Amino acid sequence: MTTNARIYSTVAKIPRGRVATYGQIAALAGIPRQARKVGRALHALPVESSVPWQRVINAKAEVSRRKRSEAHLLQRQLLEEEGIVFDEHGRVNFKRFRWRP
DNA sequence: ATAGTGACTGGAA
DNA sequence: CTTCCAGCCACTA
Repeated sequence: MTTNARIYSTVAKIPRGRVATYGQIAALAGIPRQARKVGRALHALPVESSVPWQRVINAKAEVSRRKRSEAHLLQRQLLEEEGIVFDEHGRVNFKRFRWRP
């Protein structure tokens, strides 16, 4: 089992309508303090993948902005479509939407 | 091989 | 609230 495979299977467990952070996924996947690796793994995901990559956001409870793409806009749209609410600062209320395995 | 960078984070200042 | 930094490491030029 590769590290990325574990990351993907962990992300796949996030239920619809809930979110998790990069650091949280890293810890659950057995690679604490390697949040960046989670970001890279998701970035490398093929578009047709069934992994719910949109449910992973940063520790500030906001959708991370990309340097060379507008994918974060799609991410936010997908999350809103499954019921996630963003406040006026573009943040999610962890009390209500954070996934607690 | 070296240096800069980035879907990151928790703690310190 | 903001900035800085160490930890972390694959990828790119």
